[in-house]
Amino acid sequence: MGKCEQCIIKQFNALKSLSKEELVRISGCKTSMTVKKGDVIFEEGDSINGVYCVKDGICKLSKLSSNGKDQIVKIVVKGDLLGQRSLITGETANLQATALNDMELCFIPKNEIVNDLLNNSKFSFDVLKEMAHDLKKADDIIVNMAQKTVRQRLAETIIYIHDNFGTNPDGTLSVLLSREDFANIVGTAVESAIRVLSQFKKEGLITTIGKRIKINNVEGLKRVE
Amino acid sequence: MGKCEQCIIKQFNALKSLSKEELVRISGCKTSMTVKKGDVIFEEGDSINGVYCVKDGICKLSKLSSNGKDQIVKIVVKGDLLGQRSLITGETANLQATALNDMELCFIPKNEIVNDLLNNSKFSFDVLKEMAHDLKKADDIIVNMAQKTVRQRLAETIIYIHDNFGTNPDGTLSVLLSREDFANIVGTAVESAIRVLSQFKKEGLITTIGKRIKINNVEGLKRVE
DNA sequence: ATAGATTTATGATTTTGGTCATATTTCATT
DNA sequence: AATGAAATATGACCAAAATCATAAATCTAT
Repeated sequence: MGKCEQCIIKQFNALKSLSKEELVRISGCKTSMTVKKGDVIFEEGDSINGVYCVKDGICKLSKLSSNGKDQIVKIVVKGDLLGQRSLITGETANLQATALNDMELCFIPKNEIVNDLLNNSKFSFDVLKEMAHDLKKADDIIVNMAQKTVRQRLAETIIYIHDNFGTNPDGTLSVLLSREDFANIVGTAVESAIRVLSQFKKEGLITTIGKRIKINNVEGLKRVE
Repeated sequence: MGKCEQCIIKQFNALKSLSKEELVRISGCKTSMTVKKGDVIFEEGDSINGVYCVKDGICKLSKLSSNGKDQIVKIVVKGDLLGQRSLITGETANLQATALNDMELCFIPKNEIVNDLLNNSKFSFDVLKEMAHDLKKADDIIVNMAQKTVRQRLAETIIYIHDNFGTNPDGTLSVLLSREDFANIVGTAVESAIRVLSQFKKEGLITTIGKRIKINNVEGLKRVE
């Protein structure tokens, strides 16, 4: 099992603000785990009792709506933490976390980290910053959901994934999402998402290679009305 | 000018975690101000350089969308803080704050409070909790925006305002919003919001007295499909 | 009190997107 | 390689909501 203080992943999240001693202590009580594509890491209502540090892989955070659809709220990737919000409020999970591909996670129990939050103000300020950033993003998504068309939201989603998670050597988006996932990010029906993607293809904005998507014309996508 | 350490308002927000000494210091550098209904307290892109503590009145936090509509993201009332998010990330405001009625505010400069965030971990943990709560609410709004109808969202908005901000003696919602404000919370056209309200009236779920709204049948509103 | 402006209200029409049906393609498993 | 299941794709139709037009009510300022 790897050591937190040597783990490169810690650089990408608030754990970087912990001292070497704190990291050594956490290292001693963390548990590493792997989850397979499609596995649910936690679901709404679960008491998580800790945070997960994503060492590898990608997962989606979603919430089941009363109409039976699963709205995706955030994509979490290597380097991110998972479950901080519940840790802080002490509430059960508000969202479900589902692996989008095979993942490697470290689980840090609540007790270990809550003390650091209360005693290491640099750490808690850093968590605060991440939370503030998430809140800004969430506000922006609300505005988009409320005011933009499915076409615009889908175009923006493709660009977002491209810009934040990168591409494979062939130029396709490195995060492979099903059409249903796209629909659940955008908040639309699967058929509508597919239809809009077909439209984008016809307009030369994207190419699809199987279910993979490649952007041909970023500027065009940004201009989608 | 009132003293922070004696201000009843501090009980309702994270300022309650500050020591008497910290509050006395802040008291010495805060500025009280009043803003009139309709006044913009800050707009998107402004450097706020501090936080506002709402002593009286109500304001909306909104963001202008590219389609020209102003999406309301949150209603802020007496006791809440305003501008914490920007304070923490050091970014300019992501949202515009507009007074919905005459307000009394205290402005606390950034310098004063950032030190407390870094040194008083109880305070920063408390701010963290509020932010985590806001984030949960924002996630829930995303799901509602994406998956529910205008009818459902408007019904929920009326219930939300009723439950959180209370009613006048005559039973009408104490927060008086224009039909346009309702439309901008729900994320719909003004005409659609008005139409749905008329529908609710016909169904006996609400009564309107001028622009004021009174709930007649909470259970019915909750059951709106 | 009155004119003008703003807000609320309602109807007609169009657009967007959802639902249902049905192919077609892709993928996993034997 | 063959088969069945799941995902992708497309058409037809329907429902929800946007837009445009216009009227009625309410508010504001002289």
